[in-house]
Amino acid sequence: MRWSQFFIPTLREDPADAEVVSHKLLLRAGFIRQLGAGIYSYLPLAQRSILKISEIIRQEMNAIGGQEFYLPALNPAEIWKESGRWTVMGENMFRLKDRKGADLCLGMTHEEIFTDIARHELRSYKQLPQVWYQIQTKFRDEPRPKSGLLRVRQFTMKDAYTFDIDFAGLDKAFEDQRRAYCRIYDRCGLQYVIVEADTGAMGGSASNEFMVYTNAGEDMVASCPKCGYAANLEKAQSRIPAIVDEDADAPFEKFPTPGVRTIEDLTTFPGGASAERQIKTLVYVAVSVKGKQESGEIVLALLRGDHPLNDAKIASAVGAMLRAEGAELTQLRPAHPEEILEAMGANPGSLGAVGVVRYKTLADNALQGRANMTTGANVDDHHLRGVNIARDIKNAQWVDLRTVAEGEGCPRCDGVLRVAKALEVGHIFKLGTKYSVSMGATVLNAEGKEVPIVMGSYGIGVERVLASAIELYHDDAGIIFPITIAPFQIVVTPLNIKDAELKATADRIYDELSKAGVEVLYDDRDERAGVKLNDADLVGFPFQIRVGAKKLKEGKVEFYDRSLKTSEDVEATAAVELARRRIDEAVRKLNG
RNA sequence: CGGGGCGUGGCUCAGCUUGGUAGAGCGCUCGGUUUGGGACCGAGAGGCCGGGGGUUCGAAUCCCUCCGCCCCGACCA
Repeated sequence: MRWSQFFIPTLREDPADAEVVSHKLLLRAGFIRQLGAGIYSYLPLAQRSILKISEIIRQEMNAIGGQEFYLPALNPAEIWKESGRWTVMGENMFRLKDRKGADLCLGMTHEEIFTDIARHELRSYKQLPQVWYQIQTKFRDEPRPKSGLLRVRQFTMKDAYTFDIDFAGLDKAFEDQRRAYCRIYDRCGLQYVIVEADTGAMGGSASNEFMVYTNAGEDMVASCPKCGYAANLEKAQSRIPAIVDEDADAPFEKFPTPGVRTIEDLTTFPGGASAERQIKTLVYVAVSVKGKQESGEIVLALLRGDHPLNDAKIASAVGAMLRAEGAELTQLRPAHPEEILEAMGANPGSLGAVGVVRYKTLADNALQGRANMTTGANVDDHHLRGVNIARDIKNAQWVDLRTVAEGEGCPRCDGVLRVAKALEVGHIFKLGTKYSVSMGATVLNAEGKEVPIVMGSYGIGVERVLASAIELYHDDAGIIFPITIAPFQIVVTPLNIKDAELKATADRIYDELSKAGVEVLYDDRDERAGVKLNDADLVGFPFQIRVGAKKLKEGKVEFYDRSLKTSEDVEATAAVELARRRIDEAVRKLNG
């Protein structure tokens, strides 16, 4: 491929709209252009990289028995209504109507559609297990697209689904996928960590996320350097020192606290209490659907005064309680001040759960066994002290609600947790029978009994692999691609195309590399050396062969390694051989 | 959705406060010189100043409104 005819619109300056490194570099190096918020056109360089990533994914999926499908992105509403996610997905789903007025949507993921095929076609346990996947475009009406390709409204996802007769089969399928994912990210050259994760809207029993540590990420991962424990902050637990409370049996008493509104206020108020001796009472509104009926209810969350609530944890706890009642949580939000006053009889700052029995009440585990605590009295400007939780707040359900913090103890060993930003590049779920039950996907087992298929779901964000590689591997000059996902493996650069000797040598090297099957780009542009070298660094080709006048006089050309930033002079006649060897080594190193 | 910012040749931006009919650098075209890290000289092309409405003799500039984009908080590959 000749650069002069290949479309690589590089930019000298950083585009004004780009903030994160991968976004800036993808734009500057001519990989992508923006069409709208969270909507990008992939130019030839990006498309080449994406195809290479897809091919790695495809090979590894096939290697564990995966069968590639291609399902519609345009879905009728009915199937989403059947699983209940027409409402659960809420605003995140793009919806449209056809000319007859029928509801349609653009697929955000494909559990429903694959399950639909499964329920129609799979009849017997003898047909299981099945491993089905596709690499396809997904649409999500993100509330806030951002960071270039990291968070967009249209993207490519590899989504796989497994169908097994029982949970043992699911465990194996999950493990197969997990290993395949490791191979995929290894081959793409990514450094990643596998973490325990929250299942969110997907449902199911267990899930692992594949995370790349980067400040451009939007998740927080807690990890223990000592034992390897790692979990998304939405799920992470920690050890904290136990607190011994005195006078546990003393009765509680109400006392006036004029002007006290916050935990902080109460710590300095005479007769108040330190934050870890306070109970923080948060009021939420949970909206759920049961059958066709939508309803809202007040839910209380109780935490130790100095502990921050974790939104994902409370959502998952409330979701579980509602599910036990046959309802599905659709929205959980902090109550408005008017709602709080109406529900509690007092304003924020004086709230408490003592004596409140008509609302679902969730108490964080860290409060278990605590006594002699101070909390709001549900009377403005009054608090209660001497509260014994087991005695005075009887209807509380114990759950994990608090967000763990850096420096707290590892839940698995005596190590200390660290917390760092990370980007989710893959997520694997054990779905269990959630979709097979709601959608009636069953098979007959060996005993002739009809049983729901046990499912798993496994996703990879293809563009995120590209973008996170750039986040991970770049320098001031540009991208430094892992060779397996680079758009080209090497660029051949005659430093002055008008010099006939340089051109002849470069032509020859290019021809030989092409014939050898190397993915080579030939920079035949009539540009100054500086322009060409800067562009080559920016685009991030793993290797460069530079053909310049001075060295060619001695019969030599320069072989440059982008990641090591080292160059070596080689005989022009030996350059192709050296390049082939280096490329081979680099590829083999990643492919393992 | 809430909060903040921005919208002017292809790109990065100035001009707007204090209305008078649009500028710079880069890029692009042509000619010449140059050729190992984004060169230089000369000549050019290129702009419904995001859309609509209003105020005014006159609006990129002031007012209203809509749209789009970016960033910070609730979602996810």
